[in-house]
Amino acid sequence: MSVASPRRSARERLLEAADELFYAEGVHSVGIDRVIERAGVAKASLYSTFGSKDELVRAYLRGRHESRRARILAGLERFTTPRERLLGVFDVLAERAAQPGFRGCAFYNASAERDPSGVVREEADATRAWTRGLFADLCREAGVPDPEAFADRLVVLYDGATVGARLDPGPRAPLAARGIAAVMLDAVTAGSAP
Amino acid sequence: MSVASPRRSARERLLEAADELFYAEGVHSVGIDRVIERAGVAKASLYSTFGSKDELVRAYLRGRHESRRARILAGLERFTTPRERLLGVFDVLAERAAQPGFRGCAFYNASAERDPSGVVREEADATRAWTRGLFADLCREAGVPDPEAFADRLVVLYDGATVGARLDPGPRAPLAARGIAAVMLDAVTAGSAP
DNA sequence: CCGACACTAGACAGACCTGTCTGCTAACGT
DNA sequence: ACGTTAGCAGACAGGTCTGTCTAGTGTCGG
Repeated sequence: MSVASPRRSARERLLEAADELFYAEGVHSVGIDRVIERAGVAKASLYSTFGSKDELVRAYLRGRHESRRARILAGLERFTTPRERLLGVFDVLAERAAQPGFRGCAFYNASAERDPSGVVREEADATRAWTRGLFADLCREAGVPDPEAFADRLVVLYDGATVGARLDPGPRAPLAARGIAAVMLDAVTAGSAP
Repeated sequence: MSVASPRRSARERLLEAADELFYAEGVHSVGIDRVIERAGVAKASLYSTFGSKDELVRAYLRGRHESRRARILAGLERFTTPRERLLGVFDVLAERAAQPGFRGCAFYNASAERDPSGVVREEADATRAWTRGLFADLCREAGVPDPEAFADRLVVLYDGATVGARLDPGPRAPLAARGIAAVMLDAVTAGSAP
């Protein structure tokens, strides 16, 4: 009946505002005041919901991890062979890097500046462990010998692709990484299944 | 005659202090006051020498570029064959990543946060162009076909190695990158000089 | 009707930020 | 002897930061 349709909770609006601002301008550069202004929320609500800016940052990073996870898993569904699925991780990254507003890895960006509480470090470790595990699983599916070691190399490629797309915008670095991964994959599976 | 030996200039001490603090804690997190305190310099001297914090940041990044350049070129002198020299860039990075206090790429770290003046972007672009040019030269020496394209791939590996060593400390990522580069190099030079 | 709850608006404290300004000291070249 | 240059010490202005606190509003279950 009132003008506004049933408004989302303060928590949701805060998370959305934090996601946009923190990713675009950096966790450190964006103050609480700008987050609550964009969210249309009172400062007291932020502190009663999250307790501190650190915990808001943690929630922001967890949301980034979750949406990244969902995007990658959904993006891989279109591929069928194990080889395509493995290389598809780089295809998904290339698509994302081609979109406007891409600013690289939220976790690395956040951990580039001081992190006294260790919140950023914790969340960055968690998301990196997930990425590495994903690559290791895909390696196993693809029949790569020593999948853990190969996953380490793929993580290097993935990191390089992300940084490259951040500093030289566009999908070139992810596509270069995809090409390297393909050569590596051929080299390592050539003898095992000719 | 006085207690102090002929002291280095305010500029030198400021640059040294800025280098240590900015690299360890981030350009944004470290305030002017801490820089001048560590340098033992008056605030007015900083502003008469550099004009603004932005220009101090620029000088810091240029110093980083110069010392990195010198370190790499000196480190490559021990290698003789073109192949070893190309892969040696990753050896030098691995050595550096193994040292305590390594915190990744000063340029990427600085550009992760807001950069309204564009100073960081300018210096980051310059140093990345140098790196890419170095790789291209080494590719030409090694007789790699299409050295520019191969240099692009090596930059991806180099970026990935740097990020990996930052977030998972130690020389593992640079050594993995070296391994990948070796495989790529073999794949691309196999047909040209068997 | 009433009490619990979620929320808003905004003042405030105390710290820290960049940048400017005033005054002072000392070495050095001419 | 004197002006220039380099530098030191520190107050100050005006802004932003996180986090706390007071006070009021509206809604909903019982």
